[in-house]
Amino acid sequence: MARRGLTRGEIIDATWDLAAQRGLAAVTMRAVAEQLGVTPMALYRHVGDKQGLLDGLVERLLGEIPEPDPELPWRERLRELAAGIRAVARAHPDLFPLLFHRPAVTAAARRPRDAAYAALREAGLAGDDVVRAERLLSTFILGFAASEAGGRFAHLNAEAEFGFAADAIVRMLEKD
Amino acid sequence: MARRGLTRGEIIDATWDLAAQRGLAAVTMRAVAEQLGVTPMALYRHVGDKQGLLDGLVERLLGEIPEPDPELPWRERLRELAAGIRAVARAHPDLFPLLFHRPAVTAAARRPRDAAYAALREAGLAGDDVVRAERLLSTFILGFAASEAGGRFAHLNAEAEFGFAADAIVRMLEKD
DNA sequence: CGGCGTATATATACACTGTATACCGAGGAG
DNA sequence: CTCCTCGGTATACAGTGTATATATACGCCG
Repeated sequence: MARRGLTRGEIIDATWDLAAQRGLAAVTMRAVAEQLGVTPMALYRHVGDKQGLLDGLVERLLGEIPEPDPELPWRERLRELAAGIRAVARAHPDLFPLLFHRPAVTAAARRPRDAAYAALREAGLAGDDVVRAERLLSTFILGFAASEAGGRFAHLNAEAEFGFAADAIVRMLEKD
Repeated sequence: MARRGLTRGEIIDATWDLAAQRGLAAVTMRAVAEQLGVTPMALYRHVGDKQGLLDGLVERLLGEIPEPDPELPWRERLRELAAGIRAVARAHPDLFPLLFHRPAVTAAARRPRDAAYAALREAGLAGDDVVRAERLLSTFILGFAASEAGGRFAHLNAEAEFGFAADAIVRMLEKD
C-alpha cells in the first residue's frame, strides 16, 4: 500500500533482533515482515530471498566481533580477538555455523582479519606466512567456537580447553 | 496395512542414500518414506522425529571415517585420519556441520578418536596431554573440513592450505 | 501544476514441510 | 477362537518459501 521507505538495513536489523530473541528457527519471512508491519513479499525487493536475509545476518555477526585494543602486545590482541569470536558464538549459537558457508573475503570479514594480520606481523611473521598463519588461526578458532557453542564439548571446561590450545599455538608462533 | 518389518537401520540407510544423492535439503520424511514404499508416518514409530533421522546420519558420518593403517608411522596415521575426515566432509558437505552439534563422546566418535590417541602417544605425549592434543587436533580439522566443504575457502587451494597447517602442527607436536 | 512511468508494497495462491490424531488390520498369547 | 497390542495407514492442519499478478504512491518532465 503505502510507500514505507523500507530499507535493507532496517530489514536486517529486525531479522537480527528476531534471531537474538527467539532463535534462528523463528526467522521466517512472515515473522520478519510482521515485525516491520509489512507484507512478506515486500522483503523480496530488498534482500532477494531468504538466503539474502541470512547473508545479512552473517555480516552483522562479523561486525559484532570487537576490535582489540591496539595498545596491547600482540599476544593479548590475538587472545582478545579469539575471546570476542567465542563470545559472539555463545551469544548466537545457531547463527554462528553460518560463517562456514560464506567466503572469508567479504568486506565485513576484513576488519577482524586485518587486526590478526597486524598482530602476526608484530609477532615476527612476514609475507605469505602472515596470511597462512591467520588462516590457520581463524580456522581453529572458528572450529573451537562452533564446537563450544554447538555443544560438542558437552560438559568439558571450555575455558581450560581453550587455554591449553592457545598456549600451544602461541608457542608455535614464537618458534619462527 | 501390511506388517512390513520396517527397521531403524533400514530407514537410516535410505536416508543416507537420499542425502548422498540429492543433498540434505532433499531429506524429507515423505521422500524417505517413498523410497521405502511406506507412509511418512510409519517412520515416526522407529526414529521418533526428523531430528532422530539426522542423528542417525551423524552416526553413519562418523562411521565413514576410515581407520588409518596401523603399520604407518604416527605422522602418516594422523595425516590419513585428517584426509579421511576431509573426504567425508567433501562427500557430504551439508551433513558435515551436524558434527558440531553432537558431543564428541558417542560410541561412533570413539573409533577415530582412539586412533588419534594411539598416534599421539607414539609421538611422545602422555597423560592429559594426549587428550588435550587430540581435542586441539580434532577441533582444527573439523573447522578446516567444514570451511573447505562449506565454501569458506572459496577459490583457495585447500590442499596447499592444509599442507601448511599440518606441517606447522606436526612441528608443534615434535617440540614436546 | 498535471500526467505518466517506475519503483514499491500488496494480495492471492501453490507446492511442500513436519507431525498430531484417528484408525485399521495382522499376529502372537491365553 | 478371542483379544490385545503393535506397526502401519489415512487424513488433516498449521506453517514454510516464493511465483505471479495487481494496486498505489512518488519523482520527474513538460
